[in-house]
Amino acid sequence: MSRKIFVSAKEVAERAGVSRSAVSRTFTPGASVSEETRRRVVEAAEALGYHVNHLARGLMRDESGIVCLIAAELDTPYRASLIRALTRQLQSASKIAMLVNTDRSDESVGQALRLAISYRADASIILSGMPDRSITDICLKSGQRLVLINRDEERDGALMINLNDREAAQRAFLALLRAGCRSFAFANSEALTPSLMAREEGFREAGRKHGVEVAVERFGPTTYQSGLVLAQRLLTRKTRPDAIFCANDLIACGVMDAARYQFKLDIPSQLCLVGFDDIEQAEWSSYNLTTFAQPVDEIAAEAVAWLAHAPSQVRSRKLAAELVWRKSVRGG
Amino acid sequence: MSRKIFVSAKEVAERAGVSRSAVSRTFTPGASVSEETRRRVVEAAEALGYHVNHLARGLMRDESGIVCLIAAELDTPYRASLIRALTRQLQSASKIAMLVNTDRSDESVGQALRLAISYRADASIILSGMPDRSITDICLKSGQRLVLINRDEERDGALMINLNDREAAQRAFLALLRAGCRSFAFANSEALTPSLMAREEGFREAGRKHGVEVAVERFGPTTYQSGLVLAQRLLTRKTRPDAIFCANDLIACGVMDAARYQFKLDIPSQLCLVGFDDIEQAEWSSYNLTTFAQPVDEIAAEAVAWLAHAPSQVRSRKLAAELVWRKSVRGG
DNA sequence: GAAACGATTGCACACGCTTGCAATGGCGTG
DNA sequence: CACGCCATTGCAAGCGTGTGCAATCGTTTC
Repeated sequence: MSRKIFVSAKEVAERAGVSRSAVSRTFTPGASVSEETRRRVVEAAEALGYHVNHLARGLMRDESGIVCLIAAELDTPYRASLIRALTRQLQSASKIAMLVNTDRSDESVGQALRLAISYRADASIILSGMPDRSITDICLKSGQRLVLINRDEERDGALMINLNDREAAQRAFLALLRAGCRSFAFANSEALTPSLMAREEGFREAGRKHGVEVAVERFGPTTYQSGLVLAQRLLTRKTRPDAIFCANDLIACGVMDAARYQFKLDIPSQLCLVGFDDIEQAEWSSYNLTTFAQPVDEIAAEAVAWLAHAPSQVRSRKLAAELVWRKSVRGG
Repeated sequence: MSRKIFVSAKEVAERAGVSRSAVSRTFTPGASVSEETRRRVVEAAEALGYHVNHLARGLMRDESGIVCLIAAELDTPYRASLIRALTRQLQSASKIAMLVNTDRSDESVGQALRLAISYRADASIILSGMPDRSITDICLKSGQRLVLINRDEERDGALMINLNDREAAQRAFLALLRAGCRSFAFANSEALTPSLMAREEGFREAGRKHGVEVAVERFGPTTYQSGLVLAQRLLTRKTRPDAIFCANDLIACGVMDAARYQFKLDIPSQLCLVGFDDIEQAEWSSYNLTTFAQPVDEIAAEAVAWLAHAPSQVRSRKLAAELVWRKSVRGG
């Protein structure tokens, strides 16, 4: 195990013939250094390959510049694009993302938060799961920012970013109704996360409002494969649905493929589908899925703005998922 | 900007009625502490919500536990799954991933490496682009490990993980030949990364060996949309190819969709396709793509093993991408 | 020419932690 | 009982920074 040998400010100072403070000030925006010394310091630093030690700087300033991203299944299209947006915008705000992969259990999210504290992260952004209050309290008490994306539970002092899932679901119902559909179904996973449940309830509620019964089926994780199974179950019902609102696009793709290849149904003439997320695949010719677009960039922007600027009193932001019309619903 | 107020070892020591060293030793595996003091320390730490400051610890030990992942377009299916595998395995090895999003330019990769140095990362793993030698030299001289995945350029002291792209391409040619195809084409992007070029050259070479001319078309980034354009160009040639090997699965999906919906071709009876990566969508019923599987878990395992264990003399690892037979090639 | 001022610089301490070293005390052995 | 051994513990130095404070120096103003 070869010890590391990074070059320190002291060495740069010696080489440049100045004090160590001068070096420090050279790399501290707004500090008082003459043009001459700055030049010499920069030159020496360049020659030696010096880089300010952010660990030590973080220790002093109590501000590491690290933001911890906590998520499960981060290879899922939607989550991957959100992570991309977040890392990009964090970098623009001179912060750096630390990525923690959880296994969806709340306990592992707690573990991740402890890690964030250990690294004195400036903030943590939770995309999956919901940890124990005892741990989030430590975060907040320590002055660490906390952003919850699509979580429902309240945490004093945290920023909660949510979508208008319920309204979107009602909008989906109306779109399907106007397309002439008669028999409605909702295809959900068993994950039961707050946003998925809000979509289910919103859709059911819209059905009730129009005096229509909505068939609901729940199965497995929120994946394409679950979509196959869900289609199997829904399309073999006594009254076959001609409209299915899917909890997300992955499920929708699965449902669509099963409907087409297994049940030989034409989309949208025999079956209309609406998804959620607007993942890249929704746009592919094979699917052409009408769906709600997650405003990933806006979500990321809200999160980054909140933790980069002064801690405003805003506690909760509700963003809108817009309906993207494609070809899986008649009309449009 | 409310100052952070994390609890320090000193406070824990006071509450537990021991010295600050005792606290430190309690949280340092293998250090000498009596059962009694450990108990009291742990209790006090629990009550106060204390967590060891990894910044300070890293400062002392010259080992931050941070590993820097450098990649572009990290919402791409293949890259997202690689990142997932890497973060998981890093966490198992008690390391933590720092994610840097580059814009593919080598300069931005260099910037990312500087960041890695600033945070005194134990290692950097480069998935995209190739930075200037001057910067990698600083990394290596500083004792920072460097892993290059699917890069070709040599860097003394770095671990290079590569795939058998060339051989895979030849294997693809043989498979298509045995399927009875007569006119071969390769659909590439303009990215010209080493692995994509190796696939193209391997395929061409196999063609030469069998006295067959291989049509090659290059366009745009490595995406589904490029696949649409590439199909447009290839399938309007004088002699229409009946076999296309695609630089990766995204392109293959695009080619397939264009072939089906625009040119009304049946797959695989009129056109055989082979992709590369085995992204999740390759398995979806709409595509059923015969493709080469990236051994993501093995890649991640190699990388993590190398930087967690003693720095073995291994400089380069070549892993095999296995052909996954599905339905986009006749026979199989 | 003296005084006042502002820009620049170095010193020294603090940040929270690890660890070598020496001191302490309990214990077994001769 | 004297001795040595070992486990435990506290002290203090040091890791690489940022920054308040005082000192220095050049310039401007009266």
